[in-house]
Amino acid sequence: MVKGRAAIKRRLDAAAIACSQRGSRLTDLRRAVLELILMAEGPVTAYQLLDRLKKSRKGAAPPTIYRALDFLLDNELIHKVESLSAFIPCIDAGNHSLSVQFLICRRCGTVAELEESTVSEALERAAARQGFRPGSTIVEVQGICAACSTQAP
Amino acid sequence: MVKGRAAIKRRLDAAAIACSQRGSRLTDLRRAVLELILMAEGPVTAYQLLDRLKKSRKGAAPPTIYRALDFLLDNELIHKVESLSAFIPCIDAGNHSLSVQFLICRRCGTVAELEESTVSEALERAAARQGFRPGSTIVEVQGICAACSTQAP
DNA sequence: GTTGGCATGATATGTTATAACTAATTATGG
DNA sequence: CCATAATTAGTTATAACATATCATGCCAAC
Repeated sequence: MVKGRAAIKRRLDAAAIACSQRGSRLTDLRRAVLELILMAEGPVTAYQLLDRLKKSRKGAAPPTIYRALDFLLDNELIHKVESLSAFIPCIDAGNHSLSVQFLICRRCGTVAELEESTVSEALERAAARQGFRPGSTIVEVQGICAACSTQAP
Repeated sequence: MVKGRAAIKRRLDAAAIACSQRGSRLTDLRRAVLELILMAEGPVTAYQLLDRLKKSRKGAAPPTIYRALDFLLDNELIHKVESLSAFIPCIDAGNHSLSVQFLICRRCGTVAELEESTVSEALERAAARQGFRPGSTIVEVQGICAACSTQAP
């Protein structure tokens, strides 16, 4: 979630530039979906995005959304949180963060994105010890965030 | 996947004892589902289990399977591999392995279960640094296993 | 201006998971 | 033993998530 129309516009413009540098195009549709993800108050599911997109695109259907999401994932503009089947913006798109960790609050639903080399390196060593050549990894921790810990039960 | 009828029977009997010690019951249905998971050649999905279960239980429906799976998960007899939406036996049921890691081979589909304290501890420290109180965690690595690495492309 | 590649539209269907209600079975207290 | 509560399982329906397939449009390069 990103606050402020101006901040969102900056992110969208930066994304368009990053895409063109990679030889891909941030089309109107893809830009609209990314905007919805940036505006969301936390992780959003594909069908939530579909409902919201329909307000501006009458013919939108599941493939409309899933194709845009695939593009945004490939271009490292968003992340998928597997355990929620939901999507969030990359904290720092452009910095290709190959190995990230998510802290998912059960109480308030917010997802914090970490990039801890201690974790990813421990995991790489463990995999190497098994002769396993790692590709992508999923690291998601469910729990209670700091803000919610200090609140009334 | 567990080889041999005798080994499977031993695992099932051990599971029944472990359950009764916890005050839960490994009923016929739950035992049948666990047996299917032990017999499977790798991770199996809920609906694959449903198809197989139907051969002995004509009325089986999705809730039949999902309730049994929930029970087996609660009693730490199986694991869910989130990124496959599939289920595998616990390597060592009884040893409550709170924090495990899975190495998932893209080629052959096998899933290796690790219990690396270096990984789980790095993750706990990272979470603690954010004031985050962790509950359950998912750590899944997709890649190519040792056996597949040494094979022809 | 035609060709070829990418993007989108449109329809249908596949896959995973749960809700809600009923019936059967099993434990438990008197 | 019997009544009753609690747990387990059966049944139907549907929610939620994701992809296949084929048609159409758009634009750029030749």
